Amino acid sequence: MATVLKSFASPAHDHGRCIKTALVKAERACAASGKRLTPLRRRVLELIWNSHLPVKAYELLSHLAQERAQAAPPTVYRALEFLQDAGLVHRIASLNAFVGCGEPLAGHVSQFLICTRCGTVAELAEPALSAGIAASAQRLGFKVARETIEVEGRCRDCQRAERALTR
Amino acid sequence: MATVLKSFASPAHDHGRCIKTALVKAERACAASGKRLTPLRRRVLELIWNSHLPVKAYELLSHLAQERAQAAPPTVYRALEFLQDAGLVHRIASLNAFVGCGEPLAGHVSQFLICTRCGTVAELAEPALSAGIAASAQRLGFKVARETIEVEGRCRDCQRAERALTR
DNA sequence: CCAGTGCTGTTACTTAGTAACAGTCCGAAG
DNA sequence: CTTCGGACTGTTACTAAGTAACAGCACTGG
Repeated sequence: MATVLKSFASPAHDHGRCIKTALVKAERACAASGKRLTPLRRRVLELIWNSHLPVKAYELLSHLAQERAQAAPPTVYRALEFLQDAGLVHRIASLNAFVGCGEPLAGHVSQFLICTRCGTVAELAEPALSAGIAASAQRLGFKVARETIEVEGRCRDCQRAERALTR
Repeated sequence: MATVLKSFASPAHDHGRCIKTALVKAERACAASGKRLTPLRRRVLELIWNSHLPVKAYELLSHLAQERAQAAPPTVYRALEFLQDAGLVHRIASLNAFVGCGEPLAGHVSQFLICTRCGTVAELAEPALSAGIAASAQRLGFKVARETIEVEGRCRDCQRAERALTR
C-alpha cells in the first residue's frame, strides 16, 4: 500500500532527531537544486520543525523578533515562500499555518490528516487519492494543477484518550 | 457515476434564475429546519450568489456598506457563519472566500474544482473520493470528521481558450 | 571597477477575523 | 400585562494574516 505516514509522532519520540534530520535533508535538497538555504531561512525552518504542530506565521515572527530585532512580517513570509517553493514546508490552508515536510525530495502532493484534539498534522502520500481526483475532474473536462486535501478528525491516540474519559 | 456537478456555469447562462432558485431553496431549507433566514442573512446569501465566483468577506462588506451604513465585519462574519451552519454556503479555505451551495439539503461534502484562470468554482460530490480518504485514514487509525478537497486547475472552457491563443 | 542579481531591512498598508459589550425585538411564563 | 430570556444586530476596538514598494548590501561575472 502506498500510504506514507510521515509524521503523527508519538508524544514520547526523540524530537531532537526529527529536527536534525529535517535540517540535514533540507541542506541536501537545496544543495542539489542550487537553492540557498541562508541562515534566516534555516532558522525559520528550524522553528517550524520545533514540533509536529502547525505553526502560524505570526508565531514564527514573535520567535524571530526575540533573536533579531529587525524581524517584520515580510521577513517571515519571504522565508516561508522560499521554503514552500523548495518543498521544505507545507502550508495548511484550512489553518493558515505551516508544517515541515519530511520528504522534501519526493514529488509533492498535499494530503494532510489533522487531529483537532492534539493539533498534530500527518502528511499522507496516496497516489490513489490523487488519481481518483484527477479522474473525477477529467470527467468534467477539468485539468488538475494542484490539489489540497486537508482532513480533520481524531488521531488514534486521541481516540483512545477520549474513550478512556467516557468510561 | 456519482459525480454531481453543481456549477461550472457557462458564461452565457441565465444567472438570474440561478440566484432565484438558490434563494427559494434556502428559504425551504431554513423553514424545514426551523432556522431563521433574516433579511440580512438573505441579502448576504444573495450577494454571494451574484456569481459563481468565490466572494471575499470584505467584498461582501463593502457591498453591504453601500446599502446599510451600519455594516461592520461582524455583520458579515455572523451572517456567513449562519449560512455555513445552514449548509447554504461553503468556505473555500485556500482562497479565504465563499461560494453558494447549490444543494443545501444534500449531505455535505466539501469537494471543489477551482479554475485559476476564470476563477469559477464547481462543487463535486464524489462519495468514492470520500470513501478513499476514509479508508486511507483508517489504515492509520485516524477517524475522519471533516474533509476539505480543493483542486486548482483549468476548466474546459479555459483550456480551449488557451489552446486558441497558442495556435 | 561596474552592473546586475539575490537577499534582507523597513515602512506602511490592506484584508481577514474575533472579542466583548450594548441595544432591540419577540415570544413564553408568570 | 409584565418580565424574563434568547436570538439577532449594532458598535468599538482589537489581533492575525498577508502584501506592496522602496532602500541597502553583498557577491558574482564581465
